[in-house]
Amino acid sequence: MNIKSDFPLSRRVREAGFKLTPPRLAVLQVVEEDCNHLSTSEIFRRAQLIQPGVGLATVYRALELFTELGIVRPITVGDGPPTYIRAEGGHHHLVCSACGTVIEFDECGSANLAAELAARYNFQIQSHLLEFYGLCANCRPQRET
Amino acid sequence: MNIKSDFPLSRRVREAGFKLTPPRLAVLQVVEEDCNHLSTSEIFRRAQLIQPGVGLATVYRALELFTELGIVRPITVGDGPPTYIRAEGGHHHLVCSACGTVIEFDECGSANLAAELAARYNFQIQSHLLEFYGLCANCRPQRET
DNA sequence: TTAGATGCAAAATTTTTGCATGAGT
DNA sequence: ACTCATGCAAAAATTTTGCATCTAA
Repeated sequence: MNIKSDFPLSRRVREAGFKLTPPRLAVLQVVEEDCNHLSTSEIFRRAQLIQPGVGLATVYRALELFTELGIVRPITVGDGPPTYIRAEGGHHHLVCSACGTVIEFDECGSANLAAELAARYNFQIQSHLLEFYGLCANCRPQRET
Repeated sequence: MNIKSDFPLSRRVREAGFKLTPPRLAVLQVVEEDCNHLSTSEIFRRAQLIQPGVGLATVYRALELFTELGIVRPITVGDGPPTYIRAEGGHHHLVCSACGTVIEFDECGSANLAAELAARYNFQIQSHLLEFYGLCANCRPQRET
């Protein structure tokens, strides 16, 4: 196995007591490089470029595991198929209900709220997702005059 | 057709130029009554109670339409199948990555941010979703001592 | 060495589509 | 009337599962 196996995400898998296998490393690498709304089949495709021969079922199993470990998380945007994003830090989307366009923005000022919720519910918060839904400029019904 | 056909959601469908058919009304009624994370098949089941004979394909088509109209929206929580929630107002979840438990909380103080984004991106915001991910009290790794 | 992971292929499930019929406007 | 929407059933796509084999620790 010649894939880098000690970058942060790998450690988390191993420290949680799971084996660091080539297929898992491949999926981790895909996620590490760019996991901005990748579908399962796209992740599968990319993982195969890194580790030819990896099976689709294994990718499903890896993504399920990584979801439980809080490394990625599935998200449904618009009416498309579920995709995965990194489950770390924040994700901030402005989503058009009509055309599905997604605009990303930076801050959401939720730090205070996070701390408060963590205390109130005895919850260890790792990440968050803030999405606003509505109509983008193009899809907004245009006035005739 | 003897189902109430002029409550707010129905109006939105008709005004958008679509026909108000019994299957659509049934799905709307399900959504109106309680659409807190219902899966497609659960919505199908409930719609059939209201309108026996509704087809599953029609429920899919209705949900797709209502998603575009901004009436509902699909959401993936934890590792479960996608479910639908009302796309109106706000939804605030605390989701445990490990066991999937969902805690709902009330406010998120996002009104100011919403207004700012609406202006900046020329976006008409209809609803929002704020989710925090992490580990609930039960799933938090316990210290041995 | 050994428990856990894999790939394959089959099964199960979910979602989409084609088309003749039916119904809302 | 006319167009859009429906139900059905088939097709397609997605996801899960069983199992013999293999391998990371």
